[in-house]
Order: sequence, then C-alpha cells, then structure tokens
Amino acid sequence: MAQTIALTRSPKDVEKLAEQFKALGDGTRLSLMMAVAAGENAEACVCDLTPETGLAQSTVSHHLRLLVEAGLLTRTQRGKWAFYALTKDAQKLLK
Amino acid sequence: MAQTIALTRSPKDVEKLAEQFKALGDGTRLSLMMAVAAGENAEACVCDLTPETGLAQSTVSHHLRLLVEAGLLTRTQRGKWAFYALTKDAQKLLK
DNA sequence: ATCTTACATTGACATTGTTCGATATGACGA
DNA sequence: TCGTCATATCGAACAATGTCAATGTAAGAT
Repeated sequence: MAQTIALTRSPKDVEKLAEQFKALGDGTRLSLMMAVAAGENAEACVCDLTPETGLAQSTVSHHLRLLVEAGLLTRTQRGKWAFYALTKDAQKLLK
Repeated sequence: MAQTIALTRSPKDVEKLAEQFKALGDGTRLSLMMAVAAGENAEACVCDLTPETGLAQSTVSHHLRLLVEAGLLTRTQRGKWAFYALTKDAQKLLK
C-alpha cells in the first residue's frame, strides 16, 4: 500500500504543522536550512550563513529566529558563536 | 542509517519546494488539503469544502487556485462541479 | 577597562497575502 | 431561451511579512 496521509490531526497539530510549513515557505529560509544541514556536523553559525545569502546579518538572524520558533532549528551558544542545527521535525519534513 | 536530507538541489528546485511549503503554510489551506485527502475517492468539490472552512466561497476558490498553481492539487471539472485531488508531490509532503 | 567580534533587537518602509462583496462565467435544467 | 446552480475572477480593505540601517548586548582579546 502506498504512503497514507494522516487525516486525523488535532487543530493544534494542524496549526503547528502550518507554522512549520510557513517557516519553510520562503526561499531564503529554505536555503538557510539546507546550508545548516550541509554544514560540518550538520550545524552552522550565523557568520557562515550570512555570506551565503547575500542579505544583511540582521535579516539572517531574524530568519533563524523564526525557524527556531517553528521548532525546525535548535540554537546553541558556544563562545561568541551561535550554532544552529536541524531538529527531528525538520529532518522529517526535508527528507 | 537515519533519513538523509537532499542537500544538492538546484536553485529552481529550491524555489519550487519553497512555493509548495508556502502554499501549505497557511492553516486554511492545510485544512483544505486534509479535507480533500479525507474526501470520498480522495477528492472533493468546492461545495463540500466551503462549509468546512467557514470562509466565503470566493476565498476558498482563491486558496484552491494557489494550491493548484503550487502543484499540490489537480482540478477536474465534472458537470457543474470542480473536483480537487492531491498530487504526488502533495502526498509526499504530507505523508 | 577598553576594544573588537558575533549576534540580536528595534523601528521603518515597501511588498505581499488574506479576506470579503460584487460580479462574471459556464454548465445544466425547465 | 431563460433561469439557476457551482465556481471563478475582480477590486478593495486590512493584516502580515521581508528587508535594511542603526543600535543593543554579551563574550573574548588586548
């Protein structure tokens, strides 16, 4: 049998899923996610990600915050650097 | 080995994927997709979908058009009715 | 202590998106 | 042909989003 779609999701789950899709529904953010996944140890810091996008550092920081709030990235501070990595949810949605 | 993320996607594919995520990144549209998937023969017409959303018919029609344009729904006219069904892409993203 | 580096936050602005009412289109029935 | 039903399109109001420059914060270096 082919893959089936989960039809019975609670309204809360639907809202969370919609938020995650919305977070991924932007070219810049999707590229950021793929850059993080491609990074060493599947993580990356803002200083690595900013040049790739060609956008202002504040803009990149803003997008990363949205991705964390959506439950798609984790943030870990190590020294001066903030490292971002994909969550399980993100791995599932992007596989 | 755990599921891996496709890291090497062309910019065109990234843009298309982002468009699909964006289309799903709205509570109303995501609910519409699930309602279609739950419909008899995994399809549904606007007359069935409109009451479920509580929105104006024109609004539902607009959202359905966006989902078709994103490659997530197909549209088939049968008599007076327009039937919408999930594409392969949609089944993959929602499974 | 001061400076620099890495990142986050704020405020402003232009763009895009959601929604509706009104109207148009197109198929079927009387 | 005329009316009705199902759906699509249009135009406008209003909300949400993406972006930047400027500024704030916090950690390490000098």
